[in-house]
Amino acid sequence: MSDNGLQPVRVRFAPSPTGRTHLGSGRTALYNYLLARQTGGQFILRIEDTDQKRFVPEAEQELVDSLRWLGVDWDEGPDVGGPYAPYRQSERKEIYQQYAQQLVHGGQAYYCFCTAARLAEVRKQQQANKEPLLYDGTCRRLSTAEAARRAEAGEPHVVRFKTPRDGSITVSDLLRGDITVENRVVDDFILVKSDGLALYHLAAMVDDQLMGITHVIRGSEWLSTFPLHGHIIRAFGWQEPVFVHLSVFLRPSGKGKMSKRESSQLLQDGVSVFLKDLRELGYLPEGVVNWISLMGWSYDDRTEFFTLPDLVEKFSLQKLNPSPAAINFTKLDHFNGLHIRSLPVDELARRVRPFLEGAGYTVDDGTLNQVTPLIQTRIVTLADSVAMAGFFFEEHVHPEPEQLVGKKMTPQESAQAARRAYQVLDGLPVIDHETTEQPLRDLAEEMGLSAGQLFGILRVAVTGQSVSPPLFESMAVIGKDKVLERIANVATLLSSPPTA
RNA sequence: GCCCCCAUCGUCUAGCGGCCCAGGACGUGGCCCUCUCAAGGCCAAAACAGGGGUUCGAUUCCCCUUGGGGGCACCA
Repeated sequence: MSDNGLQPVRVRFAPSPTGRTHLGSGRTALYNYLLARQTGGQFILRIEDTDQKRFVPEAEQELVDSLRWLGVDWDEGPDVGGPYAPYRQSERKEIYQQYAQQLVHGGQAYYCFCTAARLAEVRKQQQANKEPLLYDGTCRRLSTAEAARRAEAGEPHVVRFKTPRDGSITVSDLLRGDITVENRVVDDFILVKSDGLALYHLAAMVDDQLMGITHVIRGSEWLSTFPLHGHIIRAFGWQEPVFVHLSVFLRPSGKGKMSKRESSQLLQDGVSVFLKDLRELGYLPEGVVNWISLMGWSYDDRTEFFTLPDLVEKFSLQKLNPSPAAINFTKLDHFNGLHIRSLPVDELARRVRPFLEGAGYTVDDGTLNQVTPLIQTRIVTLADSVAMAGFFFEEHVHPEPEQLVGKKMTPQESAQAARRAYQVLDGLPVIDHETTEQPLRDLAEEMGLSAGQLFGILRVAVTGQSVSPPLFESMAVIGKDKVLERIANVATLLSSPPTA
């Protein structure tokens, strides 16, 4: 197979705007994008909005925003136009009708006048008899003349594909090889609904053909209707694109697919399968891209850190894995941390800023630039910066008195330690790591305390929290005046013990 | 009920007949470093679903069973 690149491909991502943009969509779009960029081909975004009943107005915007956020952009699409416009299927109704007519005239499709009620009845019967649930072929037996007359008379009808009764069809998936299915289990599927709009099966095949798509990379939920698609393409006598069906994502336990309900409940645990949520949770697009790229694809037996440009270079259809993959959010945290640490400090500062501001802090550049390197190895998401470093932007901190008590120390001893530390620091011209650490270590030793005991008290006093960036660097950022003020406060806080 | 797909550590995976008493990563446990928390370094435990074949030789090829997933809509 020479699909790995040399020939420029034309690929597409064709979602339906019926809901939120999911990880699976992100991955499908990503792989398509990677192949297009790698080969110097084109990536097309096509909106499959042929079902007005399930249409969600905001869905397309969320999709576009989410994909762009990931760094995936397209050469042709509803918002950017292109030579094969329109790229919204609802605007291509006539095109599909024309092709449906072609099949009807060629005897490869027929009008069906059966009502939904009758079809439901037939299905019920089949279910009871434990038969395959297929259309019973009533209208297939109509003469073309009669069918035409009834349609002419305005009788509501759909267009069905006339699947061959005998034999079988073999379609080929790049990852799975040939898939052969008996024609008798392939339904006379509806191509055009009674409202005149095409169904996915016809619309997608027509558009892929018209838009010159060379590789169809889509979710494996299409595998079961793949034979039908093969029939449609062959009925038209078209050249078949290469088909690649991606594995599905399973819930973290690996048992089954995630339900809608589970998906929305995830957010309570600080994770989500929706791209937009991940962004708001403080995940980096780099982290998410790296993570999803490796769900169903691999490069070799050791490399796992990839940026988008890396992936453009290294992605390969041949290394795709057809088995289902469980979503592993702890691995997302790992990749996100990796990418946070690999970001230049100023870039990280730029990205952290909105999260700090979103938490209500007024963020000045000077402080932010000093703080960012201190938290870079300590945060997993950008949102973690709030808990880790919010106090830097606070005028006053409010430590819990009991936290100010050093390990294995009494409140009185702790207050005394703070008083002594105050004296030491007050005598220093500047407070930074170099000038501060040794004098305080000496103080600890003099008082018979471990460095950890003394530093722990000071950490809580100065930062207001027991987990913080390194003490001396933090004090340097906060500045001598505020540091002294906060340490002076220790005695006050400890002299009025909390009601025990 | 019918059709299709999938099957290596808990999870993501490498492996395309001998290099594998199976390699990497996440997570987990331990140690080191250390002012907290991280980051970083080192070490450890942890898998070829089961049964038949094919072969001198199967994780790798074939079949069956089992398990998992998808579909059987005037949804995509």
